[in-house]
Amino acid sequence: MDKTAPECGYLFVHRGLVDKVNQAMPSQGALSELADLFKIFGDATRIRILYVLFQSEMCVCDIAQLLGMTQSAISHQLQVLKKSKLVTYRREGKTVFYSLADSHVRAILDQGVEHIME
Amino acid sequence: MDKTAPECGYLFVHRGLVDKVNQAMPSQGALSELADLFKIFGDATRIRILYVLFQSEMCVCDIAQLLGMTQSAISHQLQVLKKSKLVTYRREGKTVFYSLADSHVRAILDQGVEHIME
DNA sequence: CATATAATTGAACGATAGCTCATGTGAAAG
DNA sequence: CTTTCACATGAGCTATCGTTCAATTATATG
Repeated sequence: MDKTAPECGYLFVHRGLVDKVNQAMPSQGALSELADLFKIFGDATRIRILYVLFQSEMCVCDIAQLLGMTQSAISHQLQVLKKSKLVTYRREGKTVFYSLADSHVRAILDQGVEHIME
Repeated sequence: MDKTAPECGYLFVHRGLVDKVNQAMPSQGALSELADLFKIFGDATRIRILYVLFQSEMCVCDIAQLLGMTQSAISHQLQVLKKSKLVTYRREGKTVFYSLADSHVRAILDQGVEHIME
């Protein structure tokens, strides 16, 4: 992290800029959390799961069926989504129903869609 | 993609739901683009670069110095950001200045920050 | 108890990502 | 033309990711 970087001679001209950057920059921990959050959205399967849950809570088996994937694959991804607090679950007998846990999910995805649409 | 998924017997009860899901679901291509976009934000180094560029356009060397990383590492990431149209560049002699190319970048990151703050 | 069903979990495997290091490129100066 | 500086690029290495497969847990039922 502290590799000796070269000096091209531009930065030192604007001393105030360095302070401004450091002030605006999120903390190490926040940056890590931010990256981890966006990593969650960086997979088409997880995005599809979220779009399914936009419509209704649903059990693992039904999500798998809807997306044409194995229960195992979906379950693994649901654990990822659960660990990052984006979904919750509720047990009913043998069945486990998953649903969205965070209202920001929609907003984040919508921003992404807006960008894609150009 | 078309693995035989089991039937737990919930989904068939709500035939209309399947249609609603399929209607709301982005196309294959859009999903792929969406995932690729969020993948860009799924790395702390790239997020830091973007936060730097929020303050000002900047040359590769200065970004490297500010973030305490090698020119090569930064250049590689800038190519990623450039390929996804999130940054642009302008050449001035030997120096190349990078700057933000898309106003959505801020909005997307802000949504992420909002989620992190809980 | 044994069996069946829904879901979870862990190991393994191929694919991808980010960094380093060495090399190549493009522009300015001698 | 040669050198120098800022940057780009490609190969290689390690780490991480997403899926599959097999085994396990949890709940319900006979």
